[in-house]
Amino acid sequence: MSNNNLIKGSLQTIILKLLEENDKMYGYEITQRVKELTEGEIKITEGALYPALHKLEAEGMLTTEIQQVDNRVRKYYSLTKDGQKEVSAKMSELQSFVGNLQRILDPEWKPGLA
Amino acid sequence: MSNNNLIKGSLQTIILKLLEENDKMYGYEITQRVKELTEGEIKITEGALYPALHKLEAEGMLTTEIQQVDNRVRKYYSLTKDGQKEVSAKMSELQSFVGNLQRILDPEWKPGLA
DNA sequence: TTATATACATAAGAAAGTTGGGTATAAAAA
DNA sequence: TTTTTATACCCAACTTTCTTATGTATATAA
Repeated sequence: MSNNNLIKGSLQTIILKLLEENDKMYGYEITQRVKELTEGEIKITEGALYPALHKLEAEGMLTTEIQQVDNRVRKYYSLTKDGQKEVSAKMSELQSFVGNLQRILDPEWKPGLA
Repeated sequence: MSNNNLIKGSLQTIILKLLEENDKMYGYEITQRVKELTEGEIKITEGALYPALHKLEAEGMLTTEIQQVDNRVRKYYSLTKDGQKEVSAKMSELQSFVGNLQRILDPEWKPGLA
């Protein structure tokens, strides 16, 4: 990520969630998707992404499949069954954390009221 | 923080924001306030808190003042002028980060719609 | 008398990033 | 034609920030 010392810990969730929505993605594609969705505000660095992908694969959350496209190698990742379960877990963890953050930082804040 | 490896870097923002609202707080008080506000869901560990306070002080964001209360020492922290500026900076950083997270994780999400 | 609460602090280690490097192909710009 | 940019993968050194464990000290509750 760039310009953000925040995020540590949410990268895994981002990867898993994108793969839940897209079924199959390769590393470079993930960086571009995130850049797109955030209008360039979050840039996932390769030094963060690839180790995270390898770790998730080692933990059995992802499987890989290599494809040749235009003489270039692409490594596609998809969710395993464990990975599918993990998406929900990580998502609710993150959502409850963000909710708690709001309660700390914005005393006016109530869930569901913008 | 406990049970939450999420969003490293938000502890500083939490400290600064609480001090903006309360003018003057001591370490233990901060841990209790956060526990209160999140109904026990976020527990700031002392191993995280005290180094963070010392760092913010070293950076000139906070000043300290020691008080004796019931034979116990309390170290009160307050914002410096630089600290006051930093609160706004950190808050908008964090808010924009959370917004970007929503854009990635919840494609339906629009700002201001719950 | 022992555990819990209050109140500070440090230190070893883990986790997860950044930064900077490397390899390789293809297309666009200088 | 050479260099830069884009695509596509990877690793290693380092830094930051947290967890876990420990230590000191007083006061209160079990």
